[in-house]
This record gives sequence, C-alpha cells and structure tokens, in this order.
Amino acid sequence: MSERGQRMQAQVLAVLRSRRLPMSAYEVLRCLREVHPRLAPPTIYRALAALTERGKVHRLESLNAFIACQCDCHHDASILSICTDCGAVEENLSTDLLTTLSRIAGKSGFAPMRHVIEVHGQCGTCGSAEGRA
Amino acid sequence: MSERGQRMQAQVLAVLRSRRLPMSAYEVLRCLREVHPRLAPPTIYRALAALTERGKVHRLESLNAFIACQCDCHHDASILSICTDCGAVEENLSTDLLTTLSRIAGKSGFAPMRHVIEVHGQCGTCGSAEGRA
DNA sequence: AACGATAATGTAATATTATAACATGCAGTT
DNA sequence: AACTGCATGTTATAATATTACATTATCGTT
Repeated sequence: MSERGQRMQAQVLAVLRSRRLPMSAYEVLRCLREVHPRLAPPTIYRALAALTERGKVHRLESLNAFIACQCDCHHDASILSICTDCGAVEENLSTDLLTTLSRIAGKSGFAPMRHVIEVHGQCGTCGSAEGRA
Repeated sequence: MSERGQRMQAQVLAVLRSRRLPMSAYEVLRCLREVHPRLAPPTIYRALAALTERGKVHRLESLNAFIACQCDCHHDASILSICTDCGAVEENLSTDLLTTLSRIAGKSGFAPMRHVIEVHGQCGTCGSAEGRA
C-alpha cells in the first residue's frame, strides 16, 4: 500500500477518533466532505474496510456503524459493549471467552474464523446517573 | 395480540422454516408476494420484529438477515455459527459463556440486556468436503 | 346489533446503508 | 517517455429499513 493509499484511511481514522462514538459510514462521509466536497461513498467504505482489516477500526454489526479501536492492537474478537442510553462503546478482550466460544462452535466440527461479540445494555455511568435521579 | 396479528407472522415464519438458510427481509417479501402481491416492506419488518421478540426468529446482525430459531425456545443469547461456504447456521446455547460475558462487560458497571454472538467460519460438512477434495 | 376504542395492516414515499462498474491519475519501473 | 499496477474518483444503482399516515379488523361496551 502506497503512502497515497493510506492518506484517506488516516483521515477517516482521525474523524472516528475525534468523535469517539460509533459513526455510520455516511456520518464520516459528511464530516470529510467539509474538506473534500466531492467525496463519494465507495471511498469511505474502502477506507473503512482497510482500517477494519488492519484492526484500527471495529465495525459494529448490530448498529451498521464504525468506531476507532480503543486499544489500537486487535484484529479480531473484541467484546464490544454498547450503551443503549449514551451510545458509548466499551471494548474488552478475553482469551478465555474466545476459547470457550471456539470450543462450543467446534463441537460440531465448525472452524471459527471471525467472531462478532456485541453486548447491548446500560453502561456504568448511565446506570448510576439513573440511580441518582 | 389478536389472531389476525399472528397471521402474517405465521406466514413469515413458515417461509423462513421452509428455507432453513438465512434470508433477507426482502427475500421473504418476494416469497410472500406470490400469495399477497401487494405486500410491502413494513409488513414484513413488523412481522420479523414480533417474531424476533417472541424468540421464533433470530436476526443475524452481521448478515442483515433472519433465520427461524432451530430450537423454538430462546429469546436471547444464542450463539450463531455461520458457515461462510454454504451459508448454514448452527445454533448453540451456553449459560457458561453468557455468565463469562456478563462478568467481563460488568466489570465496569455495564449491565447487559441483549447479546449478539455470531461466529463466521467453516462448518464441519464443508470442512470435511474440502479435506476430501 | 351498532358504536367507538385499540391495535394490526396496508400503502406510499423516502431515508439509509452498501456496492458495482468503469474512468482517471499517480507512482514506480524499464 | 511509455508501461504497468493499483489507489482513488465518479456515476449510478442496489439492498436494507423506516416514517407517516390511511384503512380496516377485532373487541369490549352499550
């Protein structure tokens, strides 16, 4: 991948990082159009695919949205906890969980390649805010 | 929910059951249009939402598709293993895994309400077919 | 049986998400 | 400079999902 190849990716990543909450591809597009008015969806989707591939971005399948990886190091199998109140996403890793998951799926000879683990609920902050109210 | 309320749901469920593979909402729609030519998307999406709510159907978030529940009894937290070769979906349950998942998410005070657990890979049948090839 | 309230359904339009197909242009090589 | 390979730009469109409102069936009440 050339330097040129990563320019768009860097910009997309910067937008996602500055926002910190999940963004749809089109939200990213709208942001970047302020700089590149003629930017089109395929460019964004290509950058997002490459970033996801590189583990810099996670795709939230249950939201059709994307978020910058908070640890900057994983390619697979993050546990993404999504707050239904504030939208914040928390990222966790667990080798144990992955092992268990592989064992369960593997019972019937299934060979896992990619894991999607998303949990919807209320985050600690929103939970305690509600308790106080 | 009235009887009338369940008629459409029953038809949607029948289509999903007869197909056995994941179907998009629009695939279901096309099937049912053979009987109800004027059927529109909202009707299908409403039936799918109700069936999902009732645990009769699972939504595959990473596929934007739906499949009839194979055990007819769960409302939450099935582990859905999706074969990238043949498309078949296998359903598993694991209280252990759920407990682990809740513990991990809960460390930061997160209160899980709904779990999305999907595994992409190669099913046993496709794996052994490939081995023989 | 007629009435009205409630909720499911039908309908039209449109919003949102994603991709296909092909043209353009840059960077490195010969 | 011409050639090649690949990222990007561009246009169009496909696929997925929802909003908003009209209509109609069902049920409980009178």
